[in-house]
This record gives sequence, C-alpha cells and structure tokens, in this order.
Amino acid sequence: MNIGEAAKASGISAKMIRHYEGIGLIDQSHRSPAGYRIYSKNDLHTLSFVKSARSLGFSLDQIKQLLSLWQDRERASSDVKALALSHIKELDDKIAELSAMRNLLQNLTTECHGDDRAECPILQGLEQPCVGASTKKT
Amino acid sequence: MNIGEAAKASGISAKMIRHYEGIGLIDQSHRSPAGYRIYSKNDLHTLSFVKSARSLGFSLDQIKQLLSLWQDRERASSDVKALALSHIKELDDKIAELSAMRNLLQNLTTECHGDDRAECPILQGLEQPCVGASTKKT
DNA sequence: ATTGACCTTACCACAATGGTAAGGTCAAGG
DNA sequence: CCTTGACCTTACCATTGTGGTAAGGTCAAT
Repeated sequence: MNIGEAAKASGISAKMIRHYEGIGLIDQSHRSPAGYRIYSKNDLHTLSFVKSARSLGFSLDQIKQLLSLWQDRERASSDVKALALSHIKELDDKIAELSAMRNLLQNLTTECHGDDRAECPILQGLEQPCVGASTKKT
Repeated sequence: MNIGEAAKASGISAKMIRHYEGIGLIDQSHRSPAGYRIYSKNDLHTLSFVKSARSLGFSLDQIKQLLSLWQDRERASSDVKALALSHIKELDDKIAELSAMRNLLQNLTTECHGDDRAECPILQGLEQPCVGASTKKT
C-alpha cells in the first residue's frame, strides 16, 4: 500500500505521514525498489492510533509517549491514565480560558447597539486596561 | 519613555512591541537621536488597546481592523459588533471542539482502572477509528 | 574610564500543518 | 516504444504568536 492509500485510509495526509516519520514519531516505513513508501496493515493500525490521539487533541509529544505505552505489553494502565488526566486538565484549562474571553466579549457586545453610530461600548471596553488579564501560556 | 518602560506599562513585551511595529500593526515609533524608540502617552494608549484585544483572543489581523475602526471617528458601531460577533463564534467553535475532546477522553479515562495492570480502555479506545472525527481547522 | 543596564538589529526556534517546485516511477493506451 | 497522467520522492518556504540569543551601540553613575 502506497502512502496515498495509507493517507486516505488513516485520515492523515501524506504530507503529515512523511513528517511523522521524519521526526521519529512513527518508524521508518519499508520502501519499494523505487523508493516508494510501503505500508502494511500493521502500519495502518499505528497511523489510525495516531489519528485518534490527534483527534483527542494530544500533542505529537504526548502521542509519542502513548505509542510507546501502547506497544509495551508490560505497561501499567496507571501510566496511560496519568497521561490522559494530564491532557484533560490541559483541555479544561484551555476551555476555561476561552470561556472567560467569550464571556467578557459577550458582555461588551450585548451592550453595543450595533448601528451606524460611532459610539461603541466594545471599543470603549478595549480601551480600559482591566479587560481581562488572562492570556496564560498553555 | 523607552521601550522597556512601555513594555512594563502596557504588559506587552519589548520583543512583541518591536514585532508589532515591524508587521505594521502599530505605527513606527519616534526615535531618539541615538535610535532608541520613544513612546508617548498616546502610543501607550494604543499598546494597551492591543493588549486588551489580545487578552480577548483576537488575532493580530483582527486587531488591525479593530485599531482602524477605533481610530476612525466615522465608524459605524455595527462594524465593530460584527467583528466581535465573528470572534465570539470562533471562540464558541473552539470551545465546542475542545469540550467534545474532553468528554470523549473523560469517558475513556473513567473506564480505566489505572493500576499496574496492562489492560487499558484508553489505549483500546484509541485503537478504534471511531474516537471522534472532529479536528476541523479553525 | 569602566561597569551595568538598557537599547538596536538580525537571526533561529517552537508546533503542526499546508504549499510548491523539480524531479523520478509506473500503468495504461496509442 | 513512447506519451500521458497520476502517483511518488526530497527540499524548501509559509503560517501564528512568542521567545531566545548574539553582536553591538548608548547612557548614567561611579
């Protein structure tokens, strides 16, 4: 199976499959005599795993850890769970941050009449330095 | 006022102030004879506006539009409101996406006993291709 | 005159993905 | 046998917003 088919089957673009290989997230694939990448059913299984993990928002770095746990039959499920809980916390933090933004902005926006006049509570709100001091790096 | 003070006062790093100037988000600042950037009270006002808008999650591109509306006394508040509503939608979409991830992952995680055994519903869930087909580009 | 704190520009880096360009390969059909 | 089109290869650049570093200039105080 060539990379194009593997891409279609896994839902990961060919571009990204090559990239994942390049950064060592997945093993180097076998090659045809002409140098084409060849994917087995097993390789596809791995790609699907990566795709699922990406869909849940895990970073490539976290996925690297997940993959190594996945492939380790001696793993403790507590290690997997710890990784998952940590990611859930990241998601919760991000959701909280975005929700705070949303609520502040919503408040300003409902106050804005939104007609052809220039007076605008949104812009006035942005002038105040108190708008919200979040913007943590996450 | 030098860039360091302006940075401290506005909450935007000196690095970023230079960058915003470089990409044309803010006007080029005046310079001292030695080439140091000089910031007036008015410049600081603009920087604070940018800071507030960043805190609400507006992109630099959106902030460019906000700034031009802010400085346009002929503006219609409806234009500002449209921009704000569009950003609220972006935030809502992102929140929904992250919440979906969070909920799926939470489901898998509560099923995982998290002890020293290898059996793990989280990894099993990631093997299934059905984990969630979101990951829209936003 | 030296020192330390500031400033300048010009690069490189991140994460994850997309795009493009220049070229090789392969199967089908003339 | 040769062409065509669809595929593959590598290598580079762009994105977004921010941080870092290096090599050098400035300035105020000692």
